[in-house]
Order: sequence, then structure tokens, then C-alpha cells
Amino acid sequence: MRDLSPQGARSFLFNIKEALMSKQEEYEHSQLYRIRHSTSHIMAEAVLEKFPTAKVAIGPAIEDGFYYDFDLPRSLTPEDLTEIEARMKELICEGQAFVRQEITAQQAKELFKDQPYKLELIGGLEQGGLDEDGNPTDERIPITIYTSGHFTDLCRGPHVQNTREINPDAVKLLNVAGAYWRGDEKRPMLQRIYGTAFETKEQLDGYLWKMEEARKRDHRKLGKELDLFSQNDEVGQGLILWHPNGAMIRHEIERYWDDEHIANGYDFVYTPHIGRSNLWETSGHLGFYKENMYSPIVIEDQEYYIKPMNCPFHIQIYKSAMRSYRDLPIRYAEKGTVYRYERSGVLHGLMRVRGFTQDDAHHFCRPDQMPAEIDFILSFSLSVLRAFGFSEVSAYLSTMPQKSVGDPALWADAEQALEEALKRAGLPYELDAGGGAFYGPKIDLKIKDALGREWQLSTIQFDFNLPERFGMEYIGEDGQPHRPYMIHRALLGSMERFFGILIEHYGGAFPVWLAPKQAMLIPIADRHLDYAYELAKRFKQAGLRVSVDARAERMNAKIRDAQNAKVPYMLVIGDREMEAGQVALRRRSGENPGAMSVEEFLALAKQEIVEKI
RNA sequence: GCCGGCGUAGCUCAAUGGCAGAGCAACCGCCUUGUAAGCGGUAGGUUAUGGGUUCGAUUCCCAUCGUCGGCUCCA
Repeated sequence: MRDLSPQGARSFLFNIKEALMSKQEEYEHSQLYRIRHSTSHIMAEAVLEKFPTAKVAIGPAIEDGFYYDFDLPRSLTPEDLTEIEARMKELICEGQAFVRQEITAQQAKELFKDQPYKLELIGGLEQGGLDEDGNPTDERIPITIYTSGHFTDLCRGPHVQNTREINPDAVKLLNVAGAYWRGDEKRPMLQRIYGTAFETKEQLDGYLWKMEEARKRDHRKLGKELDLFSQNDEVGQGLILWHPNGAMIRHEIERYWDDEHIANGYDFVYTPHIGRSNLWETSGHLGFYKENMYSPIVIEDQEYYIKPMNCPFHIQIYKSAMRSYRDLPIRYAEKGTVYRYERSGVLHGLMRVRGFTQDDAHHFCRPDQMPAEIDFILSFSLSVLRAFGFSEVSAYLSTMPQKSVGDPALWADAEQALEEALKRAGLPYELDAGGGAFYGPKIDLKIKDALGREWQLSTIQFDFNLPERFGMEYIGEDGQPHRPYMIHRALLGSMERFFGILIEHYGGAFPVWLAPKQAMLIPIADRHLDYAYELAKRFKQAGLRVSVDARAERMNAKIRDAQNAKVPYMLVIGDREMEAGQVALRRRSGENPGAMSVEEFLALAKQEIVEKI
């Protein structure tokens, strides 16, 4: 654990930022980074051999590998990738040296005269101010080229000395995808080949295993297999149908969410799905968010918009009465369903949809209450996330951007409150300077799932804009009107996305409290059916979700099916159990505790439900 | 939205310019079973939709819709 205490003039924030940057820099200086970057050059060499007229763009190393973008005479096929990969391995085995050379812009232009993308890059380097990715930089960058084999590339490096440092058995091309030149949708679409490289074959296999594992846990796959949710052509893209199993899980999530909110001083509100255009004009959404909103519905000559956010409604509830400083903080919570236009290409299972339910809340407080309110939101959020098995949480703190509204002094206050709350919560965080919304700074919380992948869930956003626009007030101790602070907060984000993350986190094997079916009663023969039904009734009365598998199947088949449905408890009932008034427990894990009394099983189940395991 | 791939029974997947098939699931029987699939039978299709080429299209071409991998954008 790093010492996080401030030292001298160096702020805590600075330390953290430095620590995180050095992690990135560490990678950029590693041998693995060189291997990947060099492998991408080898790939370009192989591609140019195959397509001599190809235009090359850029080919960096990235987090899990590398890519290279090409402008090619035709679309690549999977067979091309196999061929290119095979050729790459040959090139690697040739033991090509990587030779660095510094040249002038003039020489570079001559060398790459047939490569328009390179010429554009050279232009950027020549003028300065732009690095090879087109990002602004103050550095004066020398123009360097690297030659390996028959391929010379404009490149900053670094590279391996020789391809002998690359393990040909630890190199693999993964897929082809379209990518805009310089990420700009107005520029040409190039073909990007993704690949990866490691130092050893074992590491590559480990990576591929992880990819395979992620594929197996894909929420879209499990959603179908476990009958949790679906989408439907006739209903429309990005609109989710929650099936009974998924809906039961959502119900349990919401029940817990409700209980926790009530216990923590929130008031529930419910608001409509549409609102008049005036509302959205006042809120500013028609000004800055219109491209994400659906076309209006006209009712008696008035335009109504389907809501993309809940905040204007909550504000109107606040404004429905005169508020005293004594009333604050006010915390309005709503699982509010919103609709946003998303481009068809970005939709993805439950993770990115067009209609979703935010677990939304708006906090209104006095300036003096603000630090405590942030503290509260943060610790409340962490405790709820923990209940879902997410104990590894980290944060992004995003501060004032160039364009912003609100008094800079208020921004500074808010940013400080956010930062100190993070410190008190002991959360590791990263600073995204200038990354806040125009209306306020924010904290985003991200969690790590069972596969170590990070997902952003919660967001805690200050808003200096809406209270102003809506003219929100409270009467202070001095008898004068004052403007309240407003904080938006989504804890799980959206029910859809959270559910998707949860499915993948648990691999479909939900803890007992969430499992749509908690126990399956498995009678061995028909003569055990009555006893099974009697038990089922009793378990249901005790609040358990159970079924009897009464099919004319072998016990083995029933176990197999319950196992595949990831039911946590299988209760086998045969002559012995019936006689002794017992059940024989088999767990989803394969663990087989065996026969126990009905009371024992109930106590065990209740315990695990309470403990959320 | 853009580039590319894909779309065959409820699900997972075959096949071919010339009668569209399997396993699982469903349904009907038989079996009455001890910790991951008992056996037999029946039914199930305008091959996503709409055009075109062809004597003939599920197969080839075009468009639309959906979906997958990315890009861009984001809860």
C-alpha cells in the first residue's frame, strides 16, 4: 500500500495522478510494449507484401496487444488473417533487426511520397504541436523512422533490437474491424487488424483463455440460456423485454434498493414518461441534448417529449412548495425509465440500449451541508455496491472543463468536497482534469468484476446549471431566498446495464438472494411427489422460490437440468428422505451435504439469503 | 450512422444453383428411477423481409430489417 499522506506542497491528488501515470509509463517502457509495437510493424510488412498498393496509417501497441490501420484494395477475410499471421511468423524467425534513423521532414516526405496518411502525420510533426496520434503536445518531436526487413515506418519507437526478441508462438491476430482515420467519422474508413503478442505462449494462452471465459459469460448468451431477457424485432432495437426469471432478479435488486433508500433518508417520487416542450426548454435539454431525444408527440397543439432524464421532474416537485433551510437536505429517489436515441451501431445487449431505467436520485442541500452530503452519497453507494459482490471500487474525479457555467468559486468548493470525500472513503482515484460536465464536477465510480474487468456504474454529479435555470430557492435562516446545491446521483447506473454486468460477474450463477429459482425439489419416483409438493408449499410459505420437478425423468436428468439452470439448491427426495422427513441437499457447486431435516435446510437457506452469498 | 461478417425448426448447428437435415427442447407412449442426459414414436420450415438474375434461388446480385466485431458516441 502506498503512503497516501500529503507531503509538503505536493497534494494528494498530484501523488495519485503521478502514481497512475507511472503505471502507464511503466507499460510503455516495458519489453512487452516493444514486442507488441514491433509485432505490429511485422504485420504491416506482411500486409504490404500481400497488398503492395496498401496505404498504411498507424499501428500502435495498446493495452492488450496492438493494431495497425490499412487502406486496402479489398476487404480482408479471416483466411487473409491466417495467411498474414503465418507470414509474420516467418518474418519473425528471419531475425530482422530494427534500425532507427532520424531524418528531416523533407527526407520523410520523399520517403513516404506514396503514403498519404504518413504525409499527413509528417505534416503534423513538422508544424509541431501534434504527436503521432494527432494529440497536442509541447514537445519538439524529431522525425524518426524504423526499418525492419523490407518495411520502413514513420515511428517514434521504441522497438525491439531484433525480431528474435519476439516469440512467434506468442503472437496471434485476432480480428478485423473498420476504423476511421484519426477516429474522425468524416474521414475515410480504414481496415484495422487487431492482434496481440506476449513474451511466452503460456501468457498468450492465458489471455485467450480469459477471452474465452468472457465469451462464455456474455450476458447476451446467458440471457438466452437462462431465459432472463430478450429483444425482439417487432418491439424494436435497444428495447428490453424482461422475462420472468430476469424480472425476479430485478425485483430483488429493487427491493433491496428500496429498503436501503428508505433506511437512508430518501423520499421516493414517481414522475411521468413525457413532459411538455417548455419543461425541456427551461432545463436546456432542447438546447444541448436534443440529438439524443426522440421527436415530440403533439397533443392538442402542445409538443411533449419522452424524457431522456428525470431531473426536471424532480426539480418541479421541489418547486411545488416553499422550502425552508430546515427542510434540507432533500433526497428524491426514483427508478425512472428514460429513452434516449442511440445510433444503431452502438447498441449492445443490455449494456447499451434505447430505453432504460436509471436508479436516479437528486439531492438538494445548503452549501454548508454539501461536504457531508457528498460523504453520505459516497459511503451509501459503496455499501450498496458491496452487497452485489463488488468490493473493488475505484473512482474518477472530473473537474471544471474549459466551457462551464457557474461561479468558479463554487466549482472549487465542490471539487474540494468531492476530493476530500474520496480521501475519507479511502478510495483510489484518478483525476480527469477538465473532464467534468459543463454544469458541474463529478465522481464516477467503477467496479471490478469477477474477471477483473472494470465497469463504470455510479455517477455523482454536481449541477450548478439547473437550479439556476429553474430558479430554485429555499428560505434561509436570514429570511432571504437562497439557491440550493443540486447533486445528481445514479448508483447502479441503469437497471439494464447493471443487470448485464451482474450476469457476467456471476456467470449466471446468482447468489441465493437473487436467484430466480432458489431450490428445485427433485422427487426420485412418482410415489415421492405428494411429499415433494407438501415440502414446496412449506418452503414457499417460508419465502423461498422453489419448484417441484415432476417430469417423468430420471433423477440424473433432473439434476442435470437444475444444474444447467444454475439453481443454487437441489433437494433430492426419495424413500429415505420421505420416511425421515428430510431432504437431501446438493449444491450448484457440486458440493453434496446430503440429507438434513427440513428445518435445517430452511435455516441454512435463510442464513445464506441474509448474508447475500 | 460508418466499415466488415452473419441471418436455415423454440435452441445449437448441417446441406446444396435441382425434393431442406440432425441433436436438444415440445408433444404422445413405455420405464418408476439415488446425485450431470433411460427408451420409442409424433409433430415442427414461404431457409429474416422485399425485389432481381435463372428453366429452377435457401444458395448468386440489390435493397430493407435484425444481429455480431470494431470505429465514433455513451448509463
